[in-house]
Amino acid sequence: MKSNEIKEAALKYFTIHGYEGASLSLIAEAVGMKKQSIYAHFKGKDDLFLQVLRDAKETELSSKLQYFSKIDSQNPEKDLYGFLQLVIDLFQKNEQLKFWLRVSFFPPAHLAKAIDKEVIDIEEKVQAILESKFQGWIDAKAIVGDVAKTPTFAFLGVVDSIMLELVYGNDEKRLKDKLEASWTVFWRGISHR
Amino acid sequence: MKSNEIKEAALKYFTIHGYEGASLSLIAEAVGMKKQSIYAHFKGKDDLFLQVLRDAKETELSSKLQYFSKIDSQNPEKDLYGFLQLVIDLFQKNEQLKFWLRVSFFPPAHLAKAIDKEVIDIEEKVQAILESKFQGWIDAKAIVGDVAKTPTFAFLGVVDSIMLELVYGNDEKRLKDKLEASWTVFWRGISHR
DNA sequence: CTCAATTTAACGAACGTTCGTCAGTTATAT
DNA sequence: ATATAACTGACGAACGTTCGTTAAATTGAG
Repeated sequence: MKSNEIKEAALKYFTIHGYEGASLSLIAEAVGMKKQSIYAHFKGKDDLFLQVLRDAKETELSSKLQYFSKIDSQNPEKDLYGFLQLVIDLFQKNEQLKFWLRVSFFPPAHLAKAIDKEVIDIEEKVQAILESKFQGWIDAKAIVGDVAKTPTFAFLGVVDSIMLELVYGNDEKRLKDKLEASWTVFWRGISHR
Repeated sequence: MKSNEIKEAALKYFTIHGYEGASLSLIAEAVGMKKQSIYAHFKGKDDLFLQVLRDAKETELSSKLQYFSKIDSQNPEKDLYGFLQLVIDLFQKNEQLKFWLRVSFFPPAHLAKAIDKEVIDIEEKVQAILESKFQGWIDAKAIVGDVAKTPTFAFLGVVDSIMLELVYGNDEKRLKDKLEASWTVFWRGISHR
């Protein structure tokens, strides 16, 4: 399907140059066609962008949900660190998470409303499932007793900081150092002893 | 000075719409002139952008350096939490930090090299001073013994996550919750007990 | 199985607009 | 009178989009 090739190229340009900086002519060129031909597959630039957005959302959401459904272990240390690894993997395996990060924080103004809806949707779901996991670990006394929201938000903060480091990109060593540091302090902050 | 008015308006548009999405005509209109008149003050769009960038860099750097020079206390809990408050204040008081965050992580491609240089410069300085502070606290046994890099990177992660929450913006309550959660866990993670 | 009818996907050409930039001119103020 | 800062006008280039056309692929009835 040619539509997927277009979306793939569009994802790349939107990620690197943003909505306004990405031109249909360059996207078309990347898949070997003229910009007018894009209109045989999409109603316009907005339509293309929103379809790319929804694909990226679905990929991210399903990846995370799948991870949480797979683990039912009583080992928060392994599960949480594994989640951080998952985020890193997702980020490096495809462009979609980077695209998602960019547009969720710096959306094109005229689509901000529509984007925000998707962002809030995915955010609430991940937060809810994470919070219930933490509640379970608290009840099992696997981590320190507290409101479940506290470790949840703190962990989401660690995820965010790792993603920022991934966006920043170039330095593999620095990423590893930051991950290790954030994880060490975070885990010490929620575990017993 | 009219140049400052132009830079002020440009900062706004660059922050909201990015480099490519910001137009000189709208910037000029915001200060009550035609876009061609901007060329009496700046050599072009790139020049305007880079001057805004350097202003933002200087504001951020001097604010942070000033904070660190003011505190010589032996109380890391107060000093570090105060730094987070400083970041929040900076973010809400002027647009420059938001602009800085946007362009440092999603720079216009043709200026990426120049931007990166400034970003790395500021980053190294803040990291260096922070690391020496942590080293002092470790030596004074005010926080748990470790390589100074670990709490430094972890703290920088907290700062990043708070800044992301600020960018995301709308929800004041959520910001407070996230700050409290990240700080609680972080402090527990580096303090004795 | 055939062949005409329809749909699909690409095209070139052009639309109106906006972009950043440059040149020349006028107004303001020292 | 000189310099600074605003203006008008215009430039080529690029933008997203629409149009009409063509060639290939798909469909459906005899």
